[in-house]
Amino acid sequence: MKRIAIIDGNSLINRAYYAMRNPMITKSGIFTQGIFGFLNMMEKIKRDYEPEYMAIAFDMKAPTFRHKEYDAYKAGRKKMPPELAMQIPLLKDVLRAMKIKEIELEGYEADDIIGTIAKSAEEERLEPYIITGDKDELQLATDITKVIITKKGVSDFDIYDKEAMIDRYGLTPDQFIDLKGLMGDQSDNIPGIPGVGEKTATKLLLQYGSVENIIAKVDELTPKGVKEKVENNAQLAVMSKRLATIFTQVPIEINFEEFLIEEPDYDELISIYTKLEFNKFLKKLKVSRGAGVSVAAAEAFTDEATDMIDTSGFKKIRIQSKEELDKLSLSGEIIIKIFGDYNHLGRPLIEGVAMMNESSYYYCTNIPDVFKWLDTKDVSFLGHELKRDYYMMLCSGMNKIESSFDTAIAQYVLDSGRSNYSLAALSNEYLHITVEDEKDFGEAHDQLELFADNTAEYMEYGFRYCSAILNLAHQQKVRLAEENLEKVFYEIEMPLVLVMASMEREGFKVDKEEFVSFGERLSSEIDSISKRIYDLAEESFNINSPLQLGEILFEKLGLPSAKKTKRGYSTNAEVLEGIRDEHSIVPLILEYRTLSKLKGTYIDGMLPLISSEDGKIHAHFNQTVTTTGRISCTEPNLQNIPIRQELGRKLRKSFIPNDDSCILTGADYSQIELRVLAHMSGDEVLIKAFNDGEDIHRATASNVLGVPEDEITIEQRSRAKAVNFGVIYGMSSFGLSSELGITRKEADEYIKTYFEKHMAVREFMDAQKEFCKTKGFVNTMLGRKRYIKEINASAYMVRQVGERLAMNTPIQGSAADIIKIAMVKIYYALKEAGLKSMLILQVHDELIINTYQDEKDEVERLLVDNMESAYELAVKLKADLNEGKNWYELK
DNA sequence: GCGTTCACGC
DNA sequence: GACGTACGTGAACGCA
Repeated sequence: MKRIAIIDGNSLINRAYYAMRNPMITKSGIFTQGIFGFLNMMEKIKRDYEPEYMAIAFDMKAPTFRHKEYDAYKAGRKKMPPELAMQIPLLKDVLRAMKIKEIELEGYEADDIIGTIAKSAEEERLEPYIITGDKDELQLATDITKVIITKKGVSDFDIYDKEAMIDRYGLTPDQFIDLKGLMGDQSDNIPGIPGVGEKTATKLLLQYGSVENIIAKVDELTPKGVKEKVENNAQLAVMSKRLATIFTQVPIEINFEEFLIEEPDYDELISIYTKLEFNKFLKKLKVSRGAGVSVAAAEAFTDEATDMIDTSGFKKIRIQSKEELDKLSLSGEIIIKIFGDYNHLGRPLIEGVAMMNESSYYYCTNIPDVFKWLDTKDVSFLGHELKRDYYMMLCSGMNKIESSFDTAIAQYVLDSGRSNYSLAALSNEYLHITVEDEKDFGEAHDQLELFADNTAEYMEYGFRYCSAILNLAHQQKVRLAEENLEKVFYEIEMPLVLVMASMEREGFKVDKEEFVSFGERLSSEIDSISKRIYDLAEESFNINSPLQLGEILFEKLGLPSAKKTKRGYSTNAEVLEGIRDEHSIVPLILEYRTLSKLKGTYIDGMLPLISSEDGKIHAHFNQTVTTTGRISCTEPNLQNIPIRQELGRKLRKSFIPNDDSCILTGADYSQIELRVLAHMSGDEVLIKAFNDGEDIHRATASNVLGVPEDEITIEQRSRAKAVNFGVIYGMSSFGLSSELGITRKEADEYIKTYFEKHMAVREFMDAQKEFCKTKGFVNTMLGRKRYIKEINASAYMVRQVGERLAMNTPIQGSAADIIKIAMVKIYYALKEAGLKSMLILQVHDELIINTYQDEKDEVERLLVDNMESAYELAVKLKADLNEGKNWYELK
């Protein structure tokens, strides 16, 4: 018997949507997980049941005959979330490309259509398989028709025919309708008999067979309560049954020829899958290429294939000696991959260097030679995560490093929102090929064969790695141009890669003894505070556990609790400050928190990161982490060393210059984000205040309050400062009121006046939001892009977040652009001037240079000048200079 | 291993 | 009336 799969489209996409745990959203903001899950389910049905025919029925928005009969039908049903609703037209596009017939008819629900088709199919001697998530459709099961109900997840199904129904429920499919007539259905708002649930209904049906018979024999019914209920609501039961009955005579013309499964329109399907970023399905399409792809589609694949650079004819050469190297002539752009351990505690160990150009591939194992040789060549590097390669080159004494293209950085510029920039992921997405992650490859080959020679494997892997980079870069170059990202990429990010590597290589010297002794002082202080806390609590407990601490404070000691978290009482600093005077244990807890943070994160966390080789910390600087364009720093994070509190700030005394011949020079931008705001918004008041060299917070206070500047109080200035911060972050009155400890009304008033005095700022913010809403992204001054999918979310909260991001990102991101430009200029200025002083740290608006005393004047001038001239704004960019024998003194 | 809570920076 | 300042990193806990 030939099979026909009849799918309940709405029901299945609904199930699929909720079954997928994580939302899937394309870069352009299309929600796709419903479609994705649906297609997976459909694939599974095709695989498991091999139907020859397929039809998909959809509900229509219009009311059905059931609504006409019963006004409240399906009233109160939860609406489909808009993120899902907007996927249905896209799903239909996919189905059309697959040439799968979809059916819908005004006035009827999908299950009526399904019932009608199933019945007609049986008459045509086909075997219907109904696929749905809706148990109501079980009534359609017969000896021939199977009903498949999706369970949890996307791949788990239950299958029922008539017999299976009786086994499982003790009721025939027809009686299933009666069941609903009696017990009703909450989700469809079908009443049933009030007070009769599944248990009673089943019992009655087993005894009497049908609603009609139950009503006819109402006098026999026991117990009395049930009898009364049925008596009083007989009509309701009959109507409910009628509502629950699927109508199998829908006036549609059925031509089973149209339901035959055929070859899809591959071109169309490829284009839709690409748009939806369904790489998994794209790959599958490619696999099925041999199995009868249309001519046009075959051409599409050929196009893609020619898009890939054919590396099959490449010469692969292994280089082991200096003589072999000297015979090579290499110039221009070369692809490079250095296999090494990227060690930041000592000298990195390097396994081999893979290089590729237009025609050849080389793998070198004579390590010191190859770097010396490379340093003399006129080449620029194309690679993936070049910072790693550069770090190892710098450690190997190379001096002349020129960048051409980094595929990880390129992807970051194309989409700063993603979290995975591995070559494995990108090759998968762009090239539909698999390239092992370096880490996985290393683990497989280094650990298993610790003493074996695995050069051949590395050489082959290097070839695959370089080929992938070549092909990837080829495609990314086009996209960078299309999306106007070339300036940010080629002028800012690419030159910066070497600067980042250099800062890592240089490192920041620390006074380890001083560090350790500071740690010891903290330890003894922590011990004594702990004891006092335990005394006051009259028991010892884990102070580090918010759970245990909450119990002690708010239950045992009965202190007033302010806020709750998911697990229990909130014990954060804000809450504790609020009850500081309620009990002497509270200030001790706060003190304990401060000290143990310093000890744990900064002392103990940092000690193992000090290199025994040079006594320096070589932190990792990351160029592809933040969504706004900022740099981030790890292992350790030198961008969050304490400064605001004196005790923590003392840590900075342990960060020192390389040696006695050096000092530290630092400079930080003064109010760079507000200056950027002044420039981008063109707000004359802000611009004037900056150009007149005024104290910006005082000026804001004076302006907003209408009070002369010299009469502004400290309180008024600090409020204005908070407002200025708020503006940058996309302020809300709630945020401001809690920041300042004023009421929401007062905060509202303040914001209102602020925007009245700075109308250009308001217009700028509105323009950012509007732009983002239509385009899906915002830009920085230099054209950096950030996609913000939240901007059009249906949930208020999410959308609010989106709007704040749209307001903040252009400001924060432009400031990030500017300091990056400055870093590149400074790096090359130092180099060209032949100075030994080097950039060693960036903290968002601040740069630090390890400065040789005899270069001091030149470095200071060069640092400040390049920072201030990095980019021309409507206001002056101001950088404040500092110097000292340690980081603490840079203030 | 992973999410939560906390705390540090700009 | 909700929700309630951007961007990060890291430690410890406690559940699995």
